[in-house]
Amino acid sequence: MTTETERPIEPERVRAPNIRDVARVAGVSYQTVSRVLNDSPNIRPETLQRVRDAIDELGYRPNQAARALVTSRSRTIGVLAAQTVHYGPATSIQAIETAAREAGYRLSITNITSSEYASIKSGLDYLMSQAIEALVVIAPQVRVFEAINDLQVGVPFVTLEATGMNTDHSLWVDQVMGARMATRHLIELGHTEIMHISGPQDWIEAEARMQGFLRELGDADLRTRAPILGDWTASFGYYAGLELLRYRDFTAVFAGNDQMALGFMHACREFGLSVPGDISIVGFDDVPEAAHFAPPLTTVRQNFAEIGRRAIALLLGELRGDTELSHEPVQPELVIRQSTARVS
Amino acid sequence: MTTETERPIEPERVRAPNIRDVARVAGVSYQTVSRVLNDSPNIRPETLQRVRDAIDELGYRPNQAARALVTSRSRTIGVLAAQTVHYGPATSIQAIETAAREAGYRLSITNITSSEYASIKSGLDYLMSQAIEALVVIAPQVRVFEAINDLQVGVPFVTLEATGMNTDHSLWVDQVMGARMATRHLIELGHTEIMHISGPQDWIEAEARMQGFLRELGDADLRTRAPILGDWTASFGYYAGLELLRYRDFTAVFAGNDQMALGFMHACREFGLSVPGDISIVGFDDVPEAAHFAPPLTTVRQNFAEIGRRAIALLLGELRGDTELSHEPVQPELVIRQSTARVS
DNA sequence: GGTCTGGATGTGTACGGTCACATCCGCGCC
DNA sequence: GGCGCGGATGTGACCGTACACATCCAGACC
Repeated sequence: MTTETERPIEPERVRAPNIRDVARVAGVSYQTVSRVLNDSPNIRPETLQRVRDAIDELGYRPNQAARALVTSRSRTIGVLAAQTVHYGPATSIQAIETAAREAGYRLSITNITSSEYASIKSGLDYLMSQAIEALVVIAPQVRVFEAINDLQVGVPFVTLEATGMNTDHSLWVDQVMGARMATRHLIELGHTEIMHISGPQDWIEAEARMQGFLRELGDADLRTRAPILGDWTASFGYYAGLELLRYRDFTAVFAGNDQMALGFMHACREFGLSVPGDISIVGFDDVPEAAHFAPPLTTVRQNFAEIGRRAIALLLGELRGDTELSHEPVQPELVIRQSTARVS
Repeated sequence: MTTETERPIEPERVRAPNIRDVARVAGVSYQTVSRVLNDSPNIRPETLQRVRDAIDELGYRPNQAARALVTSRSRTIGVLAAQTVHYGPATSIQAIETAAREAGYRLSITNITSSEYASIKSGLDYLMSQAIEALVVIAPQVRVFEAINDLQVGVPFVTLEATGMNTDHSLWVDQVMGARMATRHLIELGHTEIMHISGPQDWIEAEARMQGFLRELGDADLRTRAPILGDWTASFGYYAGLELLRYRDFTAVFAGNDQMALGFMHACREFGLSVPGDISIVGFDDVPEAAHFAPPLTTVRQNFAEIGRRAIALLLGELRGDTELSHEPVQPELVIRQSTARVS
């Protein structure tokens, strides 16, 4: 215990100061201290100052456990997340954390490692054991909603990055629109044979992007082909590319995210194919690295931080009892770089 | 409130069941229930079963706030993090979360957005207000240690990814060694003019990698030149490349992380330079995408998940009072791909 | 058969806050 | 001058749990 030897002067503080200690020092009742802590009006300025001085003097910190016990409010927002190592979820979480902290809430984050029901349920269970007051679901999978119902979570929740199919609880980026924009861009460049490498089927956003893709193709009366179901990783994009390029019966690819697009471009290089000369590629997300891929990737940008902030705003509003909250979707944006070109 | 209308049958539960409710249903005293919850021995199997049944029947969940209040143990581990959107920290955090959860701890994560003292202090303050029992510092910056001392954090803490300069509290990847491996690899390929693009100077790991780089050059009696101080981003690597390649008085680059290496390779393309034909590049971290860069990046792999796990193991050991814990560094590993070649 | 022993279980209290309610006091009003 | 009023402050109870201690009881032992 280096800390002990470094400052042996200070007496061992057996117990942290509590509200009554503060009251004693300030010469008021503990209730008055409590009032100060809770910004209650009707305190004489002089008294207020005395209490504040006492708090500083003792280095008093309110005991959150005690407060939570008596108010039965944990001041905790739960986050059920998947793939937190990815740029999108990670960015949203960071924004959520900041917004929550500013509002006096703390976060409890848990990762689900598989999309199996048991895993989701166990994650939710963990969060509920902490008496969360609200729930944010990031990168939602279809089964999450079942679990939320089954476990009677019973707190306000929002879902990020979903499709809007559950508008009551989702704060959504219009993924369908984003996918349409990407697809339309390729169509406008003259591509008629477009491949889609999708995310895992049980991911709502993967599904949404696929829908957008298919609808846009349909609107243009183009032939649709079965999308490839991937797993979001660059490696998948690579191996899928190795497979698909053996036939090369397409001139453009819309990848479900930037990582898979990266892997696919890698495969193109191995086949000696030029991007965008031979194959055009569009990604999704606009991770910061996408601008530096070879070639810089045309992709669909999502404002992950904005989504995170709005999620918290929405939940806090609901906790406060506000009704009529804005659920309008966040609009994605097509970022055209150098991985797409007019079909030759 | 859709939830309300969806299942209106259930009566409004005014109060969650507590330990006494369980006791009443099970026909035992509340203390017996408490014993069951805490796995105390000396309970008649029959009684045990009755209590468990009652718990299930009522859907009882222990109130963590009450428990924390009486035991004065928050069962919370604080995480002070920076750059959580990056692969390394994000991976470590995920591992930490899993390990902590398995051990019955929850995590409280806070991000510091700037490396200023005030920001660090405010982050620590936030964590302390939650009565954390231990602290993990991720991606540490020099000033963090000052803050930890100033605020008398007073709980066990470990630092991830540091240099070993503070071996008491750091669980370190041998960054110096990793940097030496990268540099030596370039030297062995015949490079004598090697550039280093470092991370921000106030990051301990950036400093460590720079040290390793300089020492290895020194050992080989090669000319050292001032490293460029970057900010970890791909964009920085790109713009640094645009600048440096105008002179091109080097044949190899050791980048402080994979992102900056990516940006640098982008700059090389713009100059019409081949990697590794004209310039060899080594990164650091081995993010999953690195294998699919153009060309696939030679880099130094760190086992971020392992670090995270060991951090928790270390802290839990200390909380339990174990002494003599292993602080041996995690060894990084050089992953040779196609961005490095013998000097021509 | 009384005493000792230890396993199984029950009772009182404390943890640190907040809430509802009580009290005190000075002021304006009839 | 007694009364009502409202601002400022104090008192008691309670939130749900764990710990220390007390109690009960059956079996071993002399």
